[in-house]
Amino acid sequence: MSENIRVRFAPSPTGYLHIGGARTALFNWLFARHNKGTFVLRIEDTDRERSTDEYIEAIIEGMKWLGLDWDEGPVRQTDRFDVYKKYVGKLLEEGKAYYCYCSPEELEANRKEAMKQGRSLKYSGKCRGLKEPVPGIEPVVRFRMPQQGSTYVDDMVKGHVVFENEQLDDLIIQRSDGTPTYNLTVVVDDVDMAITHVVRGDDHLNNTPRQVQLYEALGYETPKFAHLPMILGSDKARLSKRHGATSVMAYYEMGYLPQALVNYLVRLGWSYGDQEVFSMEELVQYFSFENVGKAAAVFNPEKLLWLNQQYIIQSPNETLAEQVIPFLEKEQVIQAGQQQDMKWLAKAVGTLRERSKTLVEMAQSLRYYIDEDIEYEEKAKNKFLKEESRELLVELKEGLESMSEFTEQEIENLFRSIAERKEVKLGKLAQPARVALTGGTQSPGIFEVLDVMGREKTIRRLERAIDSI
RNA sequence: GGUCCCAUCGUCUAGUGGCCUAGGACGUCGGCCUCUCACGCCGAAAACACGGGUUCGACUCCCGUUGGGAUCACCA
Repeated sequence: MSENIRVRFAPSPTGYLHIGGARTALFNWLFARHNKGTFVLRIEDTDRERSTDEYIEAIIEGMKWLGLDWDEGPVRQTDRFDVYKKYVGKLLEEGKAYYCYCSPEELEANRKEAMKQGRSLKYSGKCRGLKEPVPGIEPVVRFRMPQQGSTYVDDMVKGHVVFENEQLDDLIIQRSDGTPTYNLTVVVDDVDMAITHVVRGDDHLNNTPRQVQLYEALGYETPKFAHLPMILGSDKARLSKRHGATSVMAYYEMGYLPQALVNYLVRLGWSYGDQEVFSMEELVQYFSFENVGKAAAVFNPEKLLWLNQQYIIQSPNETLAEQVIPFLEKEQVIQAGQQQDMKWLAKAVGTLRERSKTLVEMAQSLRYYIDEDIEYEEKAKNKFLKEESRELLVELKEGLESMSEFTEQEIENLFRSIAERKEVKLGKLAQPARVALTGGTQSPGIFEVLDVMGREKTIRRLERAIDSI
């Protein structure tokens, strides 16, 4: 690969960081890191009506959470209006751009008419040859698009794409209020920032020939392009809110690990043989546009959930304990800011790791270890906390009281010896105990549960269960 | 409608002319393990959109059809 690769992620702050944008950012980041290049964050906020500082913050927050760090920026386009002005002036001077006095209403009417007649919706070129300004109207500036020949786009994922120039219309590069538009700013900035590879969604593919013409008019070499296929919802329409959560941070709130989301996103469109689970290091090492597919991909929440569980299973207990705390606070299992016994929490988390698909689930399960009082599930209570289990629970309680060492192994020995003595299967004792301790019929292994819960709390709960029978 | 892109199991994908009796993963179904639930393990069903070429030979190359998507703003 060539030296000094420079890429950018250029979101428009008109919304939070969503799944599609995150994947674009991720592919840029991976390409930069793989090639030891530079990753620039640029905020495309020329639409002052819809851009907000809150969204800029939200995008940054999302990228940080995913672990996508950038080397330069964030650069805001609104800080660079004088630069764009200069380039527009240059194009105007060289006759490569011209003033257009057509009103938005007029243009809209033309488009409607063209649509009705089934023609292309291209601008008529009415003001192309105008020599004198039209008084009383603040004009826009249009780029004089070549009308002969073809424009070639050599794309790293789509291959060679050809556009006939006669299909391209004279796009507006400066609004009547003097602000520049996207197609101009994107080219100027990519030139100014020495971007070598433009990696973005393939919804931009149709804009690319126009931008290529702009590069040429400005006298610059075009960068390489990589247009990534879209992410679709289950109905194959472009992914949107009605398909469920699309905000990256919504996945944080639902208890997903950032690495799991990254891993899932990268596999939408990219593959490395049959491998499904990747570390960040592997991703950086293996990433290449050669393995990026051309077809749009459907977002599949079930597979993401599975991956999240895989990452939870692989995570060290101590890390998970740290990560689950905000969720314990949110579920009001613990109080915010309260000091925690992290060693104990890590142990508790260890018993839940293999049965939690998200941190939210984990926090909810942790409740029965932490709360002083538990609620019995109605069905569980009726089935297991009844007369025939009473004596077993009493025996268990007494056994625990007289146990010298309260260890998982000793607990197991006690359970088994009671079951044997009473000539019942282990489950006859374990299930009532489980309900007594956790309130439900599903939990980690009963010996671990006792071990984590500790002798005092265990005995208190057994007493309460016995009394309730 | 014009232009552009795309097309392998329900979904994500492997496959770059013979290795394909089309592989893996999620999900689904069945089984094993077992104190419950999970995890794990074993197994099953499940796809090359269609039609023409090219070739000794096409999932792979070409053309067309069909289907899907994107785009056509003084948004980005």
